[in-house]
Amino acid sequence: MRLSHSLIPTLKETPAEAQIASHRLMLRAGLVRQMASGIYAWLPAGLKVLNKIAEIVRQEQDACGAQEMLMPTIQSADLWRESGRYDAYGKEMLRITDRHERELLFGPTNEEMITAILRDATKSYRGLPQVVYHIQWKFRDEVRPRFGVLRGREFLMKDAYSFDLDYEGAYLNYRKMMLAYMRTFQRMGITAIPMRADTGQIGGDLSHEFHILAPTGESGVFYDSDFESGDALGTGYDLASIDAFYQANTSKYAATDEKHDVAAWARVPDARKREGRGIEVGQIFYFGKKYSESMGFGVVGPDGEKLFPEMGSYGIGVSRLVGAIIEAKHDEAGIIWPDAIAPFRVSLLNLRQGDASTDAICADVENRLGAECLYDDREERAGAKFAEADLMGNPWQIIVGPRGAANGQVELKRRATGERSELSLEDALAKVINKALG
RNA sequence: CGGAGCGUAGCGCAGUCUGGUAGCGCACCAGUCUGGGGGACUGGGGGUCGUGGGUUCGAAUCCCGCCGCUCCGACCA
Repeated sequence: MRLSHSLIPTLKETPAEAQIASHRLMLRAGLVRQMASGIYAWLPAGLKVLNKIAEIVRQEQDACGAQEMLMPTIQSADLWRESGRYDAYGKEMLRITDRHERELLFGPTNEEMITAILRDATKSYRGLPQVVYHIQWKFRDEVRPRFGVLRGREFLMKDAYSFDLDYEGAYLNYRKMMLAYMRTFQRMGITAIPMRADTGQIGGDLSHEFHILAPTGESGVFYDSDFESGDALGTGYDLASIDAFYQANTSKYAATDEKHDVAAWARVPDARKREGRGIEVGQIFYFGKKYSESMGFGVVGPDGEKLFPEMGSYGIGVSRLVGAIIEAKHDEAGIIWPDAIAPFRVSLLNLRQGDASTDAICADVENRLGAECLYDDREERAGAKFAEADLMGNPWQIIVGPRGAANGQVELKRRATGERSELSLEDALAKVINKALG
């Protein structure tokens, strides 16, 4: 893609409303624009990141056995009256009335809807277990939206729901989902820590939140430094691996300030105690029969008795992750995208636009890298191109200037480390492509 | 929902107190020079000053209503 013809409106100055780094950088790098309080338009580069994150989430959900589906954004109020949450949810729920005076709402979550769907489709214990998920826009009418996409009103969320015949099954799915989440976050190049958490509106008694460490996080967190190594992932989804994984991740101390247990914390060796701030990017819940019973979803059991499924729900804030990752991965110059989710793998800088040799080399690179290459072909000076490339944060920069071009060299820069090297075009491309695959 | 602010060009702001017909920097357009970390010069385009009403000979400026946005707190994927 050529920068001169792209809708990537970067800003040299920071809009006044942006208070934290990720919000400033998302606006400055041309990823999003605010359309109303807590509501954002995703511009091309921002959408690429959002889609890459969603795709990793999707692959890991599929890998743990969840089935993708898609539920609507608009729901009927009646559904929520069944569970009793229509009144309980309060003003955070955006309520809508249609032309026939029917009461609707813009879904803040989907427990009721998925329970109704399963209730209709599943009559026998033989139809369970089921785990389904979708990636869909949600709306919660926050009192005070802030921090850009970190606390927007409209947000993209992956939410999964599990239905099991008994506690053992539900507990297994809970642990599987925790493993899937840890793998998901690791693939995005970030360390997320599972922490014991409150269940809030959803209800239930077993829950973990996943927090990315960042100084600007909204939650205070306490954790064992063993989590920092970030590789307690286990190997697969067989029972032994899941057990080992869950054991490893829940035996060490990690809690948000709401759930902080001073006595347990005291038992952590001082050298391993870490206190910091975290951004919540996911949460998993086991809540038993809360919805299956209230909404009358029972299946016929092996002996003809009626069984109410044990449920769990599992969320990942997909749009929030974009901001959260920037919050964890940036410097004074701009964003530092992890390889797996960068809008482009490579920023290609032509330092002398209009020079026959640099133009030819850049055209070649552009052809060979295809969609993963953002070619800065503008009539700008070198300094401006460097500054914008650093701001946008693509992991590699291939810098083509007249000096190097004269003796067959380009410069390759790694955004994360600032490391640069002069090498042949072939070597540079090989490095970029191999690294990206690895 | 309690408290505090802000709305003037795409972005950042001045002008409002003390009313006199809108300005600066960046960005944008044309050109010249320049050419490896947001360069310089010359010339240019762009604003019913959030909105409705009121006061006044005259309102960005004073008064009232409304809308939008932000910050602190309580709340939250």
